[in-house]
Amino acid sequence: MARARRVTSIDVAREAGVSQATVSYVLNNVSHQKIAEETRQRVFAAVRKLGYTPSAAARTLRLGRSDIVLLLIANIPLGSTAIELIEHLTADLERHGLSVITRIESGRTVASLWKDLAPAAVVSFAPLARQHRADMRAAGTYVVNVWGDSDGEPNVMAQGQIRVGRMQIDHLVSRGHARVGYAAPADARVRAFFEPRLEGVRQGCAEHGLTPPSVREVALDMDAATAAARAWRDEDVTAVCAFNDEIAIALLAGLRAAGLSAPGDLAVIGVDDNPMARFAEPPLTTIDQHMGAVAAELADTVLAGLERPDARRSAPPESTTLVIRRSA
Amino acid sequence: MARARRVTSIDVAREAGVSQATVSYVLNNVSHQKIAEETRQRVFAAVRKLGYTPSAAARTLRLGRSDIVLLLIANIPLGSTAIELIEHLTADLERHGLSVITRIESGRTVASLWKDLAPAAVVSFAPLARQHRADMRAAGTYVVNVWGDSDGEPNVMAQGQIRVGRMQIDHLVSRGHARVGYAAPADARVRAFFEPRLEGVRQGCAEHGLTPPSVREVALDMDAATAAARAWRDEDVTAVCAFNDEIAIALLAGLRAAGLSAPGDLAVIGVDDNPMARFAEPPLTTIDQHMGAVAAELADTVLAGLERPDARRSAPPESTTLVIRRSA
DNA sequence: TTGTATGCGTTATCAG
DNA sequence: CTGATAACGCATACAA
Repeated sequence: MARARRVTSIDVAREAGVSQATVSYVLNNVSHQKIAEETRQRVFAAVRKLGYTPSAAARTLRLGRSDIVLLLIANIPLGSTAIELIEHLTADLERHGLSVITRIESGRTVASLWKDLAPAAVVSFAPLARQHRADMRAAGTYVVNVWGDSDGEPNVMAQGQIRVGRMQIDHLVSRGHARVGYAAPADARVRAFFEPRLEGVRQGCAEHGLTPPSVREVALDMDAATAAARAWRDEDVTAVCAFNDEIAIALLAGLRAAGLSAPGDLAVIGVDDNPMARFAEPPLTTIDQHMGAVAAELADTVLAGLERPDARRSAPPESTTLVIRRSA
Repeated sequence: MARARRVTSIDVAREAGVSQATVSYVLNNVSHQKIAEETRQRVFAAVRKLGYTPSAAARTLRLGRSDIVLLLIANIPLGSTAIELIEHLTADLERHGLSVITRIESGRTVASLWKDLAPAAVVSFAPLARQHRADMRAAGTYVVNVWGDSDGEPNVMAQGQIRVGRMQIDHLVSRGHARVGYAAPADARVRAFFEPRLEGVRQGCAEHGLTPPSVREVALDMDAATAAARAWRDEDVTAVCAFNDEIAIALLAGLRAAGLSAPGDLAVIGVDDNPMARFAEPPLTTIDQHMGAVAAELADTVLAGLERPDARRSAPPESTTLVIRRSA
């Protein structure tokens, strides 16, 4: 039993009683070709009737470019926040005929994957060698960098992350704190988010007339967390902005181990509203980012970069909320 | 300045002084064509010199099938464990010329993505409609189901997860517990792991002559966790196997809220060795799964399914460890 | 406004 | 081993 032959545009043409070229014109509504409305409808009807789906491989071969958006993600845990972002981004771009595909990266093999897929765009939440970026761009791929900005390349998400840091410090100041610390991640792979968040805290300190935050790296182990808690305490820091909820939770555990408590001895505020945040001792105050809005902004960047006419140009909606629990 | 033309197999043939067909034979080492070793080397040299990469689009168009393995993932948070699994699987299959690509799914658009990519195999950690599976298989895609098994389709990872449940109960029994509970996830999306783990606990109970576990769903909120803790306590359960560390941590918080403590009033054991586990109060005893081994097994399944000659057939190494802390 | 013809880069077949 | 040639399915310049 022969495997069912694929439905091609030729089949559609035959069914609609037009030429294959016409089918192509209609389906890609080519601007410099006027097609009679009645013909268009016949083509669409035939497409539906036969269940025609264009062959991506053939399109790619012909155009030298696929309709894929390659999402590169560093090999870090993806919390519900990150998953939500990816999900929204996927849905948003899908709506514009782009297929989002994700690659969890260690780093080396991206180049070959890129060549294989010939994606329309690459959105990178992972370090991407300058040379690779250059190659991709030279070949016409639109590259969006959401990693760091040390390499002379702006991080498109930096603004939002700066706002997150601002919200943390603003809340602490509103609670009367004047000397704050910043709990930085030990994992360099999250630099892309760490740097702008810290920058936001710094800006906030400057604006409120406070001395800059005392930055300490807090590794995810009990000893490190305890030591950090004591050190901040010793320099009269009364509140700490943590890079994220995991570090905040570690710090709370460190406080307990040091015989201190939050928010009395040291107030702690996180970022993400991790599902575990409410179970911390005490329950963790944190910043929640609404990924729908963040994703919409990112999707827009991509569409604009691909020069799609349908990129929105509206101001992004507010995308972060303060979740007050007990730790700050 | 014209965009650099692509290097094709014809270029390689010219460079190596052979015919294009020969290049194809060499590169795909076709069995029914004997090629002189010296010729082969010339071809490889030319490939390297010109930096030739076959066009995946053309290959796919011709063969009707790409070298891509599509990894479907449900839209649940991916902890470090899951990320590690994906990373290892990617690396393992890459070594065999297969490109792993991930799609975070809400569910509907898989079909079109599948048609677009024409993947060699689909590995699904997400629900996949029976009809879709059938379509894919009919078209020659090898489908691996790692989701549930309610649909008459075995879950290839079930055995390993059963072992995980066994380890939980074995540890509790070794600590003298005789009446145990099971903390089930409220999120149905993790059924694929939940069911076999619970099954493992049940088997263990049967084998040790205990009554089956008292199963309760524990949602990730304080009230639910507190209520569950009290309920188990009331039925003289002395220890609980939690589906994963998140639920275990929630339960520990619930115990505290109910004025109880672990392991005295109720011992708790989780699964995953989540980074937060050591910061729980008390630090959480849990089962750590070594994803390198799990991934290797999965990669093997895929290779065997694709009838690659290079699929290993060795027994998988031990892939789980008990991490004893204080909660059980 | 529609149809014809060509090429994108492979793989595969077949006669030498 | 080579050389020639036919698909694979689509988009597009050009002819009608």
